Amino acid sequence: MKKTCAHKHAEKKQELSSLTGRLRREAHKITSPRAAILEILRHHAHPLTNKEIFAELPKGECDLATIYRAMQLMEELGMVKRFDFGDGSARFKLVGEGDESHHHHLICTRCAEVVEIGECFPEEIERRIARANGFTGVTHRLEFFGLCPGCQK
Amino acid sequence: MKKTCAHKHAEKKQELSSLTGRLRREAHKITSPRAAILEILRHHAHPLTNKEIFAELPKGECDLATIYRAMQLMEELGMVKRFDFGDGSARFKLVGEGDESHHHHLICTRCAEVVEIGECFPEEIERRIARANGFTGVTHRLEFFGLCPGCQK
DNA sequence: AAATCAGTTGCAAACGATTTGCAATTAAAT
DNA sequence: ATTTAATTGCAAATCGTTTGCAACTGATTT
Repeated sequence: MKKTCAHKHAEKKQELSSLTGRLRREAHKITSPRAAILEILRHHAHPLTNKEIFAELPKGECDLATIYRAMQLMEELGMVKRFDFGDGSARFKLVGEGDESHHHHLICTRCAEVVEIGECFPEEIERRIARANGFTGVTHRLEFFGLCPGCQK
Repeated sequence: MKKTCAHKHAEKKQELSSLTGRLRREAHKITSPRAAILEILRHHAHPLTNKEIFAELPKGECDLATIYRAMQLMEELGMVKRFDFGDGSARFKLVGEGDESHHHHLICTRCAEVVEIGECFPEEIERRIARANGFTGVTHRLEFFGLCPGCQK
């Protein structure tokens, strides 16, 4: 199931200190559960579900509910980005300090492998659509689904 | 909340007979709950949640579970298309007999108004992405979100 | 029109993801 | 070391959706 797709990413793992700093900055505590969660997120390039995070955490390190609360908080602080692959559970990925990169994913419908798609097309079209319909603050959600090389029989 | 956005649709409401025919064709019964559900879908151009359908149904006409089952069946038969606007509940819309049109939506994040976007861009790009990553049977999900004219304060 | 049978339904219980109330803990400031 | 607001674990509660099952009903047959 789990597969590490070859990425040309610069793999710039964020310093833990930079992460905890962001929490501290907002008058939030750096608790052991949070540190553990950040440690896991730091080591994954692709979005993880709360359950997956929970599974990687040492035995009784932290409650599932705590993870849900942590992800919610960190999402508000802009530390993680939430993804919806349409399979019923949210996934989260760390967001770099200045890294506001907007990109999409190619997800294998069988093994759930995730490939990041660098580009983001709609950009210009999005503006046109917004204007044409009088909408403001328009954003979009775009994900691709298919069978990865390994899952094709 | 509910808003009827001016559409230039040809409003080709499908004949009930054509719909029930599709069910019958597959050895399925035209029950009163199903007829009622189809009647409601026939009158809505935009995807509805099962709860919304349930709400429009006369008092005790049909159980919520029955609607879930009906939508699941009709989705398999290709009679309805399922949409995921990311708000936690699925939405369904009737699909015309030959109508395989693939399109997207612009959804107001405040009042949930839905505007259909005729075009579908990624088409070509999708092929490129699939090839570039060795994926097959690639499809995509694209929805736009923003504030509709009426909800902008 | 009555009999027949597979497809359906209502209802309640089951589910999986996510949230929340609350008393007990704990990180961080004093 | 003290104080206090933030946080946690745990269990119960929500929500959308699914499912088991006995009773029911179209559609077909006789």
